[in-house]
Amino acid sequence: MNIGDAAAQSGLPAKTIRYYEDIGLISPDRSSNGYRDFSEDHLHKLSFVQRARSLGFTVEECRALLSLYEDRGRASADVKTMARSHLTQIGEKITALQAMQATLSELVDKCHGDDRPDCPILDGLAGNKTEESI
Amino acid sequence: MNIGDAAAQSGLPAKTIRYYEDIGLISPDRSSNGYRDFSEDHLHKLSFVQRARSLGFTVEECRALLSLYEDRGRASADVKTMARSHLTQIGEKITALQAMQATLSELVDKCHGDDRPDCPILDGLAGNKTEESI
DNA sequence: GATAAGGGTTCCAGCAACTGGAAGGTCAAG
DNA sequence: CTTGACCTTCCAGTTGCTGGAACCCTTATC
Repeated sequence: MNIGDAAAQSGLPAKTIRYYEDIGLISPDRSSNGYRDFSEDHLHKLSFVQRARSLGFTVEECRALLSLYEDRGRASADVKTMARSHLTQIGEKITALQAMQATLSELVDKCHGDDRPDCPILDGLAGNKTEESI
Repeated sequence: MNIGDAAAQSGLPAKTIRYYEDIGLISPDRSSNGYRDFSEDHLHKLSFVQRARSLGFTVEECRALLSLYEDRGRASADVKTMARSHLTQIGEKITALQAMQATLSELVDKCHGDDRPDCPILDGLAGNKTEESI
C-alpha cells in the first residue's frame, strides 16, 4: 500500500507519516520503484499513533506505548502508569487554562468595549488593580 | 538597570528578554559598556508582556496589546475583541483537553494495572472496543 | 511517441517561543 | 591581580510537524 492510502486510512497526513519514518517510529518496506510500501501491520501502528497523539501523548510517549504494545510480555501496570501520569499533566493544563480563563473573563467583563481608550483589560495587564474604572 | 535586575523584577528570564529585543518587542537603551539599560518604562512593558503571556496570549498578540497600550487614542473595543477571541481559544483548548481526559480516564479505569499483559488502554489505542477484558 | 495528471521521492526551510552553551568582554571586591 | 559574577554575541536545539522545490514513476489519452 502506498503512502497516500496509508494516509487516508490512518487519518495522518502523508508528510507526517514520512516524518514518523524519519524519526524511526515506523519502518515501512520499499517497493522496487522506491515507493514506501505499508502492510496491514504498519497501518495498524499508524492508527495507534494517531489515536495516542489525539489523546495528547507526545511522540516519544507514543514510541514507548508502541513498544509496550508490541511487547507480548509487558505488564499492564507500566501502561497504566504512563497513562496516569499523562492524565495528571492534562489535568494541570486544564487547571492552568481555567485560571487564565477566569482572570481574563473578569477583565473582559469589566471592559465596556467602546470607542473610548479607558480599558480595564490593559490596566490589568499593566498590573494596575482596577476596582472601578468609569 | 541591567538585564539581571530587569529579569528579576519582570519575572522573565534574561534570555527571554534578549529574545524579545531580538524580535523587536522592546528596545532597551545601551550603556557605554554595551550592556542593555532598562528604564522604568521598559520594565513596565516587560511586566506587561509577562502578564499577557501568562494569560496565554501569543507573542504577536502581546505586540498588538502593547501597541494598544501605548496608543492613547485606542478604542477599548479593540482590546476587548482581542481578549474575547483569545477567551474563545482558551475555551476550545479546555474542551479538547477535557475530551482527552474523559477518554483516557475511562481507559485507565478499565485497566487493572498489574503484571499481566492484558491492557484495555493499549486495546483502546489500537482501536479495539474493549467492553470487558478480564 | 509526446504529454499531462496525479501519484511518489528527497532535501531544505520555517513555524513558536524560547533554552542551552560556547567564547569572550566588564566590573567590583579582596 | 585575580576571582567570580555579571554581561555580550552567536549558533544550535527543542516539538511536531508543514510547505515548497526539484525531480522520478505510472497510467491514460491523443
